[in-house]
Amino acid sequence: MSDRERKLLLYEQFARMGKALANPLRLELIDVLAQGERSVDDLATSCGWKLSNTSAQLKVLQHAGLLKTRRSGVKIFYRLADPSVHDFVETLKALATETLPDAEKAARDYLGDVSVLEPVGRGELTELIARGEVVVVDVRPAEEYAAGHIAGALSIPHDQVAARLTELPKTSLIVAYCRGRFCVMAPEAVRLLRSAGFDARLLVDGWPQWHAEGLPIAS
Amino acid sequence: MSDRERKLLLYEQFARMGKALANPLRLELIDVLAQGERSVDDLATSCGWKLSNTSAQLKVLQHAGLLKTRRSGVKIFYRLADPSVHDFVETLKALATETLPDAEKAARDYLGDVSVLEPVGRGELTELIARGEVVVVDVRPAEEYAAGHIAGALSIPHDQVAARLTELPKTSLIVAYCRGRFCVMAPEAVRLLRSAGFDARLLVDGWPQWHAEGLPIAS
DNA sequence: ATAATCCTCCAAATACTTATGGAATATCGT
DNA sequence: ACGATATTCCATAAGTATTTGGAGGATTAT
Repeated sequence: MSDRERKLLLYEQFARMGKALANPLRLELIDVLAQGERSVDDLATSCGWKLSNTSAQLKVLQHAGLLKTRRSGVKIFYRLADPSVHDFVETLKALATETLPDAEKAARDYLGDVSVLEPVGRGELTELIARGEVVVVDVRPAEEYAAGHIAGALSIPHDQVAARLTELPKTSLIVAYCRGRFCVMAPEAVRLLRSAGFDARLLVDGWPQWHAEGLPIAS
Repeated sequence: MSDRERKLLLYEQFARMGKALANPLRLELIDVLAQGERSVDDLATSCGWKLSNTSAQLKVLQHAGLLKTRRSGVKIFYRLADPSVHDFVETLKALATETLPDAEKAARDYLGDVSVLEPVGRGELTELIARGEVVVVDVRPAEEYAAGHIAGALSIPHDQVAARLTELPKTSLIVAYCRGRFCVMAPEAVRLLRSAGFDARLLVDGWPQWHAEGLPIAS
């Protein structure tokens, strides 16, 4: 085999990794799996896609080395092969919003203006927690909270925030978090809380980054 | 428009970035452009692809926001929109070789065992240059050397190394570099020099990383 | 064994991507 | 304006990806 053929083979392998990331469902699956392992129909339901398609796309990601599986009885749980997979996809999303005006616009249309929600850094939140000056709210679905969350956080899934306002204090700062920078759950929750008269702010990024930095967690 | 539709639109934009990286020619073009700007048929010749296809793939990268162009007379020069594009593609290639056994094998088949070539770090090379204890050789094509190279490096394109051995000292250490971690030019040159009795080593990574770190350069 | 549950595989329809040669377009120097 | 050079656009053919419904496999509980 010639050098030129070997070079093409290598670049075809690199392109396989690009192909794995070239589909919206697959990127969404990675985002959900960054919250913790999930079974196939759980993922299909959570993302709103047909089971057979979800299974097929999970296989694509698995064959690209990005996911691993574990069988437990009749269910198969998929998880990220490594935390670096999530980091890489975050970089992809950040690069897309920086270089593609259409992506930047789609992010703005979906998330709204996040800067007015006064995002709190992870260091700042750690201090606020230490001083007992904050109530932290995890607005992700209950399964994701159960799989792991910020130590001391309260679970109020985003679709229940409006109905459970009485559980939250009007006198203290509330910080809400969700899946990450491109997740709409916490921004929506903060807006709702603010319009109901609470002092609410957003956590910068979400659970995966908090977890990756080795900050205090619970499950 | 519903939240769900907006979410899909956003993830479709993210997937566009993945699609841009889902083709071997496009990844190779990014590697070459990381060495400096190039015209279209220069790129087509250098990568060994048809002009019309090269032009089409450059357009795909441009529409993904990864490349910019500059017209100079009758020629159009493409360049990376930002150095972060190269960093990102390096991360993609590293992730592929770490997670995909086929990619790891393809890299080994193409590059051989690089660790026996005693790769020199950038800090170490800077010191060796300061002490005048090294001859640095740039084995990339002449155009890439002309567009920018490590300060003081000699240009000996990889296909001329065998014919120009007399220009190199047997008494001093020689360090060769090329396009980067997955480029075969410098490893091949170092092997050739070693088998001819020279004391040769490889530079870790290549020109783009040296340049990105703000180390001494010339052009 | 049998049924229930969960997941994967398969076939088929549709849509998209890649690569090619050749025609069209843009710029420059005369 | 004209020819030379460099690039893009277009039509087309072949290949690949996406999505679906339903059949087929594993595993568990009865």
